[in-house]
Amino acid sequence: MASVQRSGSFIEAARRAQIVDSAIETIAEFGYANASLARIARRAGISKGVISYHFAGKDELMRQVLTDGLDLAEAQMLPRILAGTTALERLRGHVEGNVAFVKAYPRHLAAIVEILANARDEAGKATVEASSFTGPVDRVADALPVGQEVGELREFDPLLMAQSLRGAIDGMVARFAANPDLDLDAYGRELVTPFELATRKPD
Amino acid sequence: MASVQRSGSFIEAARRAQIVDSAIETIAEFGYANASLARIARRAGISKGVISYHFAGKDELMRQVLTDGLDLAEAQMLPRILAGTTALERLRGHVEGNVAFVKAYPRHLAAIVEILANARDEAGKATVEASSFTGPVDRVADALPVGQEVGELREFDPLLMAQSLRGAIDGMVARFAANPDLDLDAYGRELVTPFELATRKPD
DNA sequence: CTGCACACTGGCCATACGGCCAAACCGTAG
DNA sequence: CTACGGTTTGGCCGTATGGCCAGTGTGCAG
Repeated sequence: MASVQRSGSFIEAARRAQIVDSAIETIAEFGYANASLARIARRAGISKGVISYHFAGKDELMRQVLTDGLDLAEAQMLPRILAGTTALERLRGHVEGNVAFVKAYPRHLAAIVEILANARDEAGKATVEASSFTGPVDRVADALPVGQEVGELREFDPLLMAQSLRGAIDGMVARFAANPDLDLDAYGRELVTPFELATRKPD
Repeated sequence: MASVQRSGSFIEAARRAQIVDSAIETIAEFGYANASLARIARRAGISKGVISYHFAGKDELMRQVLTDGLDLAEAQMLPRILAGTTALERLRGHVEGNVAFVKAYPRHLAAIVEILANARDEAGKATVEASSFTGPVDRVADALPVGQEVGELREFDPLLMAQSLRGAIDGMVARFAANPDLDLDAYGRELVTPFELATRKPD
């Protein structure tokens, strides 16, 4: 173990990252169905076999793209959510975190959406709840009851409310993917308002 | 022109309908990517060539599936929207119409979502706003300003509000596609409330 | 220098796809 | 009965995909 070719580390990690990046770009631009290994390899300027060498198969590559993207989204969202002290502030942080992620990593987002929409098991049935990550939903769903107990929020079904919010956010996300000129900040503001009005306890 | 084989009508229409139905079932069950002409034909109990005979190609078949599904959705939604007289009633009718369609034709819906999500031009870019039909969005967006002028609704951006509502509905739809046990009526009720609270003018 | 393990290339393979067609089928018209 | 047009079959074609492998390069260890 000396300087350059050190297997389990430098080259391996760098190549994998490069391939994942190329996959993200390719999926975002041409869609999941048109993102073949050949196209991904060509964009990366490498041979097709390199992908087979560093990844067990296309499945593992896609799984890596997905987890990388979700980690990135989590990193954008969590701080903004936890920054809030009240339930309403956290709800707003949740939306703003999504907006921030979409603005910062639009192609990562597009790749995530594409993969989730096309993720299926051998039989053919969808494996993941399309375009919604259960993590964020649960986090909002957990925050809402607290606000209700404190008396900050009115009574409603927290899970359904959280799913509705995620649905509205996913809608924004899908719309942005199809129309990059969308004013995300305005959209996010317009999106938060109804849920604030809907969840807060009227004075 | 006598009894049985009358070309431009009976067999032609019946076969096309049968093939479209088989395509809907196949897409709903296995996803767009796995819905090959061979699989669609096999499910319909016919030869692959029959599809080529009655449709110009896979594109035309998919377009037919899409328009059929959207027409069906329109038929479920329009009456419920127009039944309302106030903007809030129409907003509620819009959601209830969606719920009714999802409950009545879940597989049609799944096929619509799959096709829209995978619809791309030759270059590879998405052609339709993913999982949202501009028609319904426009209809809500048109109804909202009226309610604002009458003084029924408070001031907000009608288009963004309409898109947020559609996003929330699409979220419900996507969630139902992945989890058929979802209580759609409860979800719809929970979904309408925030937008009612958010749009109505506080007394 | 030699051996070796890692990294990579280029191409081959089996498979599946959409499109297409020659031939067969079949009810009706003449 | 024969001719005919609409309909269907089964199979063939070119293409693209994911996976795979024999061979090659390269830098370090011994």
